[in-house]
Amino acid sequence: MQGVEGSVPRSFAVLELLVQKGEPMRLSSIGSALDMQKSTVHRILATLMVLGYVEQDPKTSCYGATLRLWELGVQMVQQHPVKQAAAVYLQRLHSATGETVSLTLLSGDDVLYLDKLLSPRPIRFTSRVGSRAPAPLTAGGKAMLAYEPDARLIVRRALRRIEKSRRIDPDELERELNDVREHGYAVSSFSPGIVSFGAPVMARDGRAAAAISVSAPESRLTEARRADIIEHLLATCADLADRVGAL
Amino acid sequence: MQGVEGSVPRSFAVLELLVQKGEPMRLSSIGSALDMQKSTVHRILATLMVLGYVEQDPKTSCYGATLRLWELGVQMVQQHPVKQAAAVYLQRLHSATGETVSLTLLSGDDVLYLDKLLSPRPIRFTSRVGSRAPAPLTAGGKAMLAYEPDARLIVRRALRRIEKSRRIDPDELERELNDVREHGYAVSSFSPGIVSFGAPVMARDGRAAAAISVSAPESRLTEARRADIIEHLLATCADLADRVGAL
DNA sequence: TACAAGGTTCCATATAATGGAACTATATTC
DNA sequence: GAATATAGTTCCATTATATGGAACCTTGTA
Repeated sequence: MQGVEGSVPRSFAVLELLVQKGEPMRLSSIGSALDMQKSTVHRILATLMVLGYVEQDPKTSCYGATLRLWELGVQMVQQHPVKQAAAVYLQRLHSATGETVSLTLLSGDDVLYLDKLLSPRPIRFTSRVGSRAPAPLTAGGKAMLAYEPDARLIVRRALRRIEKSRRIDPDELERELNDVREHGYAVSSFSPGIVSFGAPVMARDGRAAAAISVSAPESRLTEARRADIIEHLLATCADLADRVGAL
Repeated sequence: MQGVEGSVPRSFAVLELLVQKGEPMRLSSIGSALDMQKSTVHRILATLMVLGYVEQDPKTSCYGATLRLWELGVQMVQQHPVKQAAAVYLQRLHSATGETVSLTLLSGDDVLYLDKLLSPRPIRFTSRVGSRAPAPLTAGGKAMLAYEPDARLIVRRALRRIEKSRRIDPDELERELNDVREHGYAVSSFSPGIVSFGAPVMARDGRAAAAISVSAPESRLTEARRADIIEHLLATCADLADRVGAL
């Protein structure tokens, strides 16, 4: 054990490990994975069991996370003001375009998918609700970065984490952020063959409270449809911004 | 401070309080709500901030839970074997009946809503995914209780928590559980005007791994439609049980 | 039966958590 | 604008809790 002190960080480390694994683990595996003493792990697990976050399979004596975290998380997200406010607007945009619509937040250097309405003609689309993607790679992320004071820093950090294969030119990105500020939307092709348009939901303080994006297969995109989608997207973001500003 | 010892239970108490509140709280409110010293609350919040579960609004200096819990929870539930296996069957049942379909688990004395497909003609329906309801009040709950060894105990505890207005006769319930074992499904009217049919997804050990229920407004239910729904429901549960048993 | 591997319990020690007080920042009132 | 009140933060000696090593069970295997 080096660096980690305190039972609270250790307890969360155990819990997060169990969630990540997705299946019950042996006490000893947890210990070796986190470099913790058997007795320490045992006591932490006992505490987490009392609190209802962990349970032990009586047969195998393996420990697994319960759905308690999920229950709390669902409560959390249902109360989220932006998500609540956005629901009806997302629905409308979804009907109007017939394409996949996403609501994202900026979280650290990432975009966090808060909500998503899948296209009725579903496309294999990687990002799921609750997952993350590096902000500079997504249309919604670029839309929000354009209004972040320290976008440069975020971009630098994010790009460092991205494999070189997806290399992005910082200067090119800078130009894109200017385009967002000028035209109000960003474009991206996160998955091959899929094009996304993203626009910010502006908050009072001049930053983006969230972003909405519409994703469609390139094959379905005529020039007219592009314009149509962008028009609907910008209108939706403007409406939602009014609504959010009034909160 | 009486009864609660250890920083881990205290930290979770703070986090759960923040989730429950749903909005950022003052440090002092947290302290008084949980009967904890200001300095203790402060240190716990500092730890939770480092871990990313809490953030502080720099303007108001209020503390609020982040979406970190939600991210973990979503990971948790997406990996859930029963939920994964059930998805396609729920979809089919939903298409076949055109009504609201729910997947529930037994959790303590409650039913936990794991998944739900809303009727296209949506009804105001109280229970949401991630929420709980006393098992003896729901069709799915009764379906599962019928195969629980200590159903009696669960029923007694659950009924104690229910307001008298919804009084349930334990003997009547006992008869219903017998009906479930005989006919394979339970009926309930949790919300007024709504009838639900629930059936267990049987596991290898003779207990129910989950339950599926179909809910419809009474007005839409002819005798023929009832029979049709129940038939589809039982077939779905049998199919899913095969699938789950094979895991 | 003996062995191995993992899980649980115990206990002296070290260390981290505690709560009170002092200090700072931010509103509110006079 | 000074004074007061309210809330947040920092500090520190004391105490209690967390720690890790070893001993002790339990279960499955050779």
